[in-house]
Amino acid sequence: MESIDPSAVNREKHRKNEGLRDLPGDTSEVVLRFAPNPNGPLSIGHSRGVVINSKYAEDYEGKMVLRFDDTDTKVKPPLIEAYAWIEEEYEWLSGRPADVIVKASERMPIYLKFARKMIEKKLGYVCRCKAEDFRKIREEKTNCHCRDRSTEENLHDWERMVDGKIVEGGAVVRVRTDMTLPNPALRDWPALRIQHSPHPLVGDRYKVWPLLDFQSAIEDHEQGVTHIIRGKDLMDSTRKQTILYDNFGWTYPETLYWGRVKVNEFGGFSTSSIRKSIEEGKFSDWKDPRLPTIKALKERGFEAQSLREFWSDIGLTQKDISISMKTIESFNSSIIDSKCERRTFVSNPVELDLETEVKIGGVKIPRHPDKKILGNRNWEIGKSILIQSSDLDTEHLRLKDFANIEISGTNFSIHSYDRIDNRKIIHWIPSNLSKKCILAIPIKEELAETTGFIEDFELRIGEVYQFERLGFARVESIDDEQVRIVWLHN
RNA sequence: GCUCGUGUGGUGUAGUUCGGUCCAUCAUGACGGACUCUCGAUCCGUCGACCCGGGUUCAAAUCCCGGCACGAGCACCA
Repeated sequence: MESIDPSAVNREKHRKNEGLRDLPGDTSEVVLRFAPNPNGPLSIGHSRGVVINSKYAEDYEGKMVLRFDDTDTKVKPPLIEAYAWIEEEYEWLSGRPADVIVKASERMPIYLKFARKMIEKKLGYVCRCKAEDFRKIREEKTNCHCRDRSTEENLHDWERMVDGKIVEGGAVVRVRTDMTLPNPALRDWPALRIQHSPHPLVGDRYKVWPLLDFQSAIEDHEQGVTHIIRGKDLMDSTRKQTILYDNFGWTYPETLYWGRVKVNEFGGFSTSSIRKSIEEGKFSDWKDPRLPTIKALKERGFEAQSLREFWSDIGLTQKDISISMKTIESFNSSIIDSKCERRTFVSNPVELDLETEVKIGGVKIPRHPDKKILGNRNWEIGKSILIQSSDLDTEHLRLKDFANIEISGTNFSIHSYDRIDNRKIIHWIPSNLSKKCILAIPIKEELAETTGFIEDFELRIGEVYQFERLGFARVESIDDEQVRIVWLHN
């Protein structure tokens, strides 16, 4: 300790801080949560929430709650399969399952109990105003007449709401705040509303459902959540919920925010809009490589680790950001490069015949150029080969890992095996080792297809290969006729 | 309109709490080079930023005031 280099201390400020910044407040027993709406599987945007929260939980040896916010049966109704999908995707992204998994729809008795308590204590009231009428009242900072009714009248209406005797839109429970509050969002905000449509998990048992701000607030308290990390669009939620916590005498968790994220390559996708597009047949399913879903990224060959590194690198800032898949791809490349065997794909092929009668044996080409994967691909060369027509701009070429050749017309002859000059090196495949192949490239909402031939050497479905001079792609299917591969990235 | 938040290279990000050590960090990108029998990997180099205007100070990305820009909330969605 005595020999600290002063210049190193001075330079401390210059170095970029690694990892996430410290969590505020008491961090002795951290409980965090990730709370998606199960109206579809997770998308790339959700992965930030999973990664950041689970990383904090790991750093502080805390707990993670995976909570399904499924209290809307109408506008964004739950998708029954999504619960299991999200559990899997959560585990894939964070590398471990959540410590606690809770579905809001299973916890309805708790929410309804607190709602009743709130009315009994005059902390909330049943409001029979129409939504548009209340909007005006909120703007004018006046009180609606529902506000002053007796507790008995309120409880009576509450029972009728719960029993399904009031139609949807006929009443709402509000948290009593102060109608003169400067922030209009906080003025007597709605906590529960009536929805008569059945819930896929609990059926039509409940007629009154809590809204996010109420449900989330109660559940965070029930679970002992210490830190909430949410989008900054939910800043007013924090303020609303703090009022509720004060009313109940609870202490609100520490709250951190992130800004909006836009992924350049994907337009304005929302879970609901994707769901609609799939139903319309615009996409095959949630795994369609053109979609920004975790399922699609996984299917295409992205590693969870690349998302973890990417989001950790971005960290937690309130800035609205535009990110590019290129950055995620570069993280992914560096992770998978050493794990992927090389193969050859020749697009727009031209077949060349060997002129001379030379007897050629097999050629051994490494599975990985840096020997990260040992072994060779053994090629038996027949009398013809395939090269890319775009490489045919000169007669003097070198077939990579094999020989210098001279081309005339559709014939070629071997000039030398050793590399004796600097002629262009191209990739190629012997015709007898080639198989028809379709390369599908997701570009925005299109799926461009290139036809060519693939090196038919120990190909495995689901495996990602690096195609020489091209980039990474994953084998989607293989049959007697052809192979289909899906483009990943450079 | 009201309320809240954010402004550092093309894109992200560090530094802003407690002004100097910042002619501003790192990654990604673009460009160039070396090496390699891939347009991959590796290595080297170059490019490029503190929203604007005042103020305080010996000294401001950092503090103060005033603008401007962008985003979000004000849903019986989450």
